[in-house]
Amino acid sequence: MPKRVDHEERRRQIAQALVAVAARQGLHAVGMREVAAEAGVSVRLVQYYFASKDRLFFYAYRYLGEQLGLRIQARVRAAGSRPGPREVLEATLFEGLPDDEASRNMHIVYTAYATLALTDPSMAGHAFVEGPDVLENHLVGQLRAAQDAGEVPGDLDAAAEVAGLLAISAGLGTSVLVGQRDAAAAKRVVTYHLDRIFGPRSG
Amino acid sequence: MPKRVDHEERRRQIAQALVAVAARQGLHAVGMREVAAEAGVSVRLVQYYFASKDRLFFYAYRYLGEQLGLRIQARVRAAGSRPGPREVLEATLFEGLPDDEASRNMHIVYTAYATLALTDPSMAGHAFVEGPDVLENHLVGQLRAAQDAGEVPGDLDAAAEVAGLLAISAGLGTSVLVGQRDAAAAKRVVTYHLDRIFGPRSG
DNA sequence: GAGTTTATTCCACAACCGTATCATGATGTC
DNA sequence: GACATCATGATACGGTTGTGGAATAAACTC
Repeated sequence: MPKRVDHEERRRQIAQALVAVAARQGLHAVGMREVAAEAGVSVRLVQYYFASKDRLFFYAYRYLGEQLGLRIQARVRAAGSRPGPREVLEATLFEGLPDDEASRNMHIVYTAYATLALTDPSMAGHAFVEGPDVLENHLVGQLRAAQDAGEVPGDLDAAAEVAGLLAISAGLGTSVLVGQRDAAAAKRVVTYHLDRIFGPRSG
Repeated sequence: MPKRVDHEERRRQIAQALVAVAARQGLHAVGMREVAAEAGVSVRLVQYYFASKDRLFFYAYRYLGEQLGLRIQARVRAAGSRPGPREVLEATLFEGLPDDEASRNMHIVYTAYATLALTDPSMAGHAFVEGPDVLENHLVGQLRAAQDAGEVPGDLDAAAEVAGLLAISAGLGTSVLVGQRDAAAAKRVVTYHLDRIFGPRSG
């Protein structure tokens, strides 16, 4: 057997290069050559691990979604060993507000993918529906649990509140991306709305 | 003097063709040839009225923003001869939720422009900051007026509430675009949050 | 009606893109 | 150490793109 390489590892490396290039020049302006250069490999090699550009783009999309999910999980874990509903919600919502260059880059590219899915049939469909749906249902469960525990008024519409919060995070996230406000201001708005539901923090 | 044509009118016609093509295939896949074909003119003519593709794109972006502004105004006027703060807010927020094909197409393209502005330096900057900023400030003024009139609790943070509402509209709007929910469901969520501030409708 | 200016078209060019072909280096087995 | 196989590289090709040049049609003035 000749030289063996971990294909999955190589694919991740190339996908990461794609994200870097896309964050810099926009997803629409990403070409095989730029990705190859960024990854430090030849164009042919990118083609070797991804049969076509479409495949490469789709793989990078899944890779990016996975990374964002991991970042949310890391944030939840950082909130303590036994995070309550508010901590889970806050971790999720804050992750939508890019506050450093790494998260900013990821969100720029993720947003570009979402936009692409609006018109490109090969990317459309379940891609941007299933993921957000399970996340939203999960958070609704968290909020209902908080209601059952008496931490949150029972007359709130948990589904409407969670839908609103997630939309706030997404909407404020893009407003941060375009430079309308900074991440700190966006966090204050999200905290205000969490306080509105859970009552003021630690108070 | 030879044949005279209203240049501005022609530009609008071509910009509209661009929007139609972009809504169908995505802004990234819009070429001069497709725009020309959609507008029923030759490629060279598009170049005649817009010196370059960049200029064409920028013009179409401003045209689209203007059209969206007009749609909001039309909604506000449709709310009655003397619309109160809630009516103004509702008209603005509902406009972010595409419910027919025309508004869906406009929002698809507008979203694509916002994404483009994240990476393209020729489009970035004030473009997506000034417009939303003046809108937001205007709505904060509306909400503060409602507070002064006693229609809304004075202890609410008007700025945070408006920022949240606008983000909700934008976030839910994209969730409608990707097909996560339909416009009716999104409207219910927005109405829930307006009721939370203003109290139940007509009650 | 000749002439000038505007509006419009056809066509070609240079650059770029994704992809395919062919060749080469590397590394394990027998 | 020969061979098979995987990994990688250099390069060429067909197609598409934005753009510019040259020419034609139309309409108004004098």
